[in-house]
Amino acid sequence: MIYPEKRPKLYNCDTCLFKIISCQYINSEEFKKLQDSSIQLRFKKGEAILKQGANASYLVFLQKGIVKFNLEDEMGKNLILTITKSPSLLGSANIFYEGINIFSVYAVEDCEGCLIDIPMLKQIALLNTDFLMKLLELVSGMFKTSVFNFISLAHKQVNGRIADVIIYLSTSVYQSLSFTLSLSRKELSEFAGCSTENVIHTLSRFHKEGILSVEGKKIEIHDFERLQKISKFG
Amino acid sequence: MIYPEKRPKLYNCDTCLFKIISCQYINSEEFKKLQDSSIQLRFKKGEAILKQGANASYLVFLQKGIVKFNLEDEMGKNLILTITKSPSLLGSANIFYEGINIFSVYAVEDCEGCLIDIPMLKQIALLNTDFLMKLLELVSGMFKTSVFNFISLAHKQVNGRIADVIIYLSTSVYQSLSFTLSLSRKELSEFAGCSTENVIHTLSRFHKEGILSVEGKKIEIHDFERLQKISKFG
DNA sequence: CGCGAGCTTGACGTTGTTCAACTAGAGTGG
DNA sequence: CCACTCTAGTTGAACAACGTCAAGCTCGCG
Repeated sequence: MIYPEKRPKLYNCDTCLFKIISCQYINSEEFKKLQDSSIQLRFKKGEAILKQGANASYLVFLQKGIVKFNLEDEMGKNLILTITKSPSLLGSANIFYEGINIFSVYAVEDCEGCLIDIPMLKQIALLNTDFLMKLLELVSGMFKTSVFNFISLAHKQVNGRIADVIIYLSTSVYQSLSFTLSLSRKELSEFAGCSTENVIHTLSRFHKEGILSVEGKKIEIHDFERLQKISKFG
Repeated sequence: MIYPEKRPKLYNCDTCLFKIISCQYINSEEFKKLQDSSIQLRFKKGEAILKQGANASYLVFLQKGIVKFNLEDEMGKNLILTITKSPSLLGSANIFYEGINIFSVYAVEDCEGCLIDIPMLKQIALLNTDFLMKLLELVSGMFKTSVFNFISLAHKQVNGRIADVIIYLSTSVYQSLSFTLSLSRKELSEFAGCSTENVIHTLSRFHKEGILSVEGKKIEIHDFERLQKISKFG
């Protein structure tokens, strides 16, 4: 064989979180099958990890990086469903739905992940009901968060939605009151469901009022409680 | 026993669609177990069938009537996720998610349905993987429709959203170009994500332009194609 | 050095919410 | 049988929110 190590491992499967979690439910022989049918890959910022409309033949366990879940409508407009950081299992809503991906997933910064073969995962999950239940929890959880996003879009005005976005990024993605965005203003607007200008206006208003400071991509939250109030009443 | 027929059957289980579908996947002995742990009930217009926040201990197979899936936010505002007519399985998103109902389901006209015990359903589904897969398709399907509603809310203005609502009601609920609403104007506004006045204004504009005619609760669509155009570009 | 992409700002017009007034029908009680 | 009240629906006007536009700015890259 000319290329015995055509795909060098980016990291060791033995210390992988997905293995650790999976092996609470399935035996190591079964995990070996999953491992052998999976592929480790790097994704550059902006690259598609899963494509809306494509066949759902694999999931991705995200090892490193931050991604956006993206919906493209008929008119070519984008809507960001949610932003997720590693470690996380991407595309679980597609496991048990025959056919095509409902949404796209893009890397918003350089990512590393592992493609997991859906037919193999399905086969193993059906023999291990606890494992199956664990996977299903992920699907319902995804549904649940999307439902709350729904409320934000339907009933809050831009103030509140931007506050929601900042709170979400701070608590769930960057896990700090001060962080450097890997998203553009346009992407923020696609997440909040408004125009880019409106994102900018609102952020600079928040800045003026001392709620947070914005300097390019760097955001620092000064008054988290005020932000929560705006989220609630805005 | 004093009341040997305390709960007279509203209809015969042997001709029930849920039985017919289920028995493609499970045997009649298993279905008998489901049947014995289920309860037939009537719901009056306005009554809650499933309550957001309550324990998810049963699903409902809707035999007759129309229901709304309702989200209540912290501020007491409502958002209608979707409207569904019988026959349909309600609450399937809750089957595999431990805990509480994510949304409420209300009867928007008099309904009849059958409460199905979740633990029993789960137990049987885990022994019949084809049946399980069928149920899971319902969960993902629900997710998918909610996602499209999402796009409508995020990117369309009221014109387009009202058009969406009318199209949906006509094609998926009443299945006719002319129908009598069982929803109030307020409920329409909670479905379209706008104010009641805006629903009324928009409907009467549609009326003036000859797209449809409105007379109280009676709606008759004259120009379906135009409605689709408004849905797409509005 | 110049170009282009992303960002920022303010002005303007459109859209949609809120408010207030009015109508119609349904239920209640004298 | 007629006030009355209550609710749902309707209308138009005033106001606020938001998107669009146009212009200028900054930064990175060829």
